[in-house]
Amino acid sequence: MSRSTPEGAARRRQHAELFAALGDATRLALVTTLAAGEPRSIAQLTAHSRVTRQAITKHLRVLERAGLVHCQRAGRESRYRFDPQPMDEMRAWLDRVSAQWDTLLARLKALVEE
Amino acid sequence: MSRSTPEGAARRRQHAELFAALGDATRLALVTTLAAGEPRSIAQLTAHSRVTRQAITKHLRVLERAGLVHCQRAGRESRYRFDPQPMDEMRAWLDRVSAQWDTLLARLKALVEE
DNA sequence: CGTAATAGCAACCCAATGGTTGCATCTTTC
DNA sequence: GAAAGATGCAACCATTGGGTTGCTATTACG
Repeated sequence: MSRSTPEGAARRRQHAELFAALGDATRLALVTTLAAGEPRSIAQLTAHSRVTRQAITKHLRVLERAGLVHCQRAGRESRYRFDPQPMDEMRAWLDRVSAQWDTLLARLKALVEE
Repeated sequence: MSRSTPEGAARRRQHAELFAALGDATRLALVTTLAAGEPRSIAQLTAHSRVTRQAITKHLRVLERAGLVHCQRAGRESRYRFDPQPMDEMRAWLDRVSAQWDTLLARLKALVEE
């Protein structure tokens, strides 16, 4: 029953950082943009936004630390591309927790109908 | 190309709030606990944590505003129970974005092999 | 070569957040 | 009815976070 082992806590922190990376409207927009198109430079990503280039840069750094995007310098511009793997991890987590919930409901229902 | 309509922005803010709710290790632990067991009181949830009851209370309020848990007063205690629906929404969002990414890759591959 | 474009760095600001402590309120139970 | 249990509320604190401005460095291009 949620014996919080140290490793478990570390994993949880990792997952939390992942979710937190998507916990901002601007970053969410960046991710959708990058997932829907080819790699884009910071200037390009800033063009469609209402905030400063610096703000976008900070957000991209957060996304990069979470592994959701990767940066590659190309000439005078930094191209950011999407990486789907962390989102797969998130989905796996959501699935695990939902499954827990479902089995719990099933057990309770069985108890009632017994 | 990410024509950010006002409604789209509103939806994005909603989603961001959802993800942000899971963007904290303590809240993540609370959600897993509640999804794995029956409704629990604040005192019970605090018992297995290293932070104060007040901190847990605040976290539960955040989770409630995101719709991830619901509270019901029972006598002198407040019982919180898990609600799986918002997590389904998150999964749907992740699926949509991943699908976008996959179709993009497919299109690019087709272009190369053309 | 000079100029414009792209980006990085640093300092700063303000609001939100996670956390605490202290006290009041309402149930339960003896 | 009084004491113990479980919460709620409010104030407060330190840190983080989103955002900006100003300045510098590198790259592309006429």
